Amino acid sequence: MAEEKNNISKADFRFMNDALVDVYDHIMRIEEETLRKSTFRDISVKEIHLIHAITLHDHKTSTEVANELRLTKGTLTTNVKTLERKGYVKRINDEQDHRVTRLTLTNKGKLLYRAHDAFHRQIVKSFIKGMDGNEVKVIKCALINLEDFLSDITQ
Amino acid sequence: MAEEKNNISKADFRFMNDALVDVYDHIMRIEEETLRKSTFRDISVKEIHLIHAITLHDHKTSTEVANELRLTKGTLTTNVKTLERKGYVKRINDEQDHRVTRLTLTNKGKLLYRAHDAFHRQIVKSFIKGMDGNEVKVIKCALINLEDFLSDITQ
DNA sequence: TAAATTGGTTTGATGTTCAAACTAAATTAC
DNA sequence: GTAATTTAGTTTGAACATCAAACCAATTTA
Repeated sequence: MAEEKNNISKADFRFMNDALVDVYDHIMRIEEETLRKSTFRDISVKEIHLIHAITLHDHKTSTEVANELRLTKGTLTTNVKTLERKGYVKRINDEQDHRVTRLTLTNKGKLLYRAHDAFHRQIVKSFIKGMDGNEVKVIKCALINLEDFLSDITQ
Repeated sequence: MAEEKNNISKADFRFMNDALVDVYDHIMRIEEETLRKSTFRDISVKEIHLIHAITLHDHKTSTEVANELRLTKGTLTTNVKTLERKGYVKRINDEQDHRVTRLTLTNKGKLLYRAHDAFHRQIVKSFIKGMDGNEVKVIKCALINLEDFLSDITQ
């Protein structure tokens, strides 16, 4: 009640901090378990994040994807190689520039992408469950605050 | 405006999903960089999470901490060993039960714990920056929603 | 007191990552 | 227009985190 703006009670801090931390761990764990029990049991969470980065339609280059995921090019090469072996990803040789290889998902890869996306949609839906437009706005605002804060640190 | 309860627009989904994902990556990255530039440059993000789990005061057993972090006992043993070598953690032999070792932070470890906690406090503060008590309640509600949803999945 | 359980460590293997050396293609400079 | 430089991606060798399984020692149960 007597909460001051920009000043947060110890209890609120504890709650929000723990929630933010726990939620993330929890999501990762569920992603892992869900994958294990699905048709895609040969895929790890790290691998699905690579599949997500490759996306459905834009044929990004290896370097682009590596930068996005903040992996070295060497690491990306090996990761792509195993996903190619498992049948989720295809390399395409760029016609213009023969040095670059572009990455794309196979049908199996696209299927997995969509399943993963659906799971995330559920998460977001549950996040704002029962809220009206105004309340959703508050959540969005909080996320923008946080993104701004984080960007400021790194500038 | 014409937002229906429990139904989320494609744009809102995109925004929230990306924000949730990006925010987490970003926090990890900043934690890593901050550590690199600090007095604690010999500590990784994973190590700080172990230090956080050991906490300031309760002398948890190795098994307790392992379960909390969902690591095997073997993994915990090796992780604790390096943190002990680096001077952040101490083992204590339990007087009652001579099989158990309890974990505690050295002064250096406590210092790091507090620095890390302060960083998290900043994050939470920025998250609810400029919001009144009511708006904070909305955020808390969203986090509870999410936690419930995730718990339901695993039951 | 013998057998089973529990807490923790050690060991050997696997997976992820990196930095650095490398190859091939494209661009720039002379 | 060739030589030097840069760029895109791969390969290689090492480091680290993790796990499962075997193990040891202390405690509990039968």
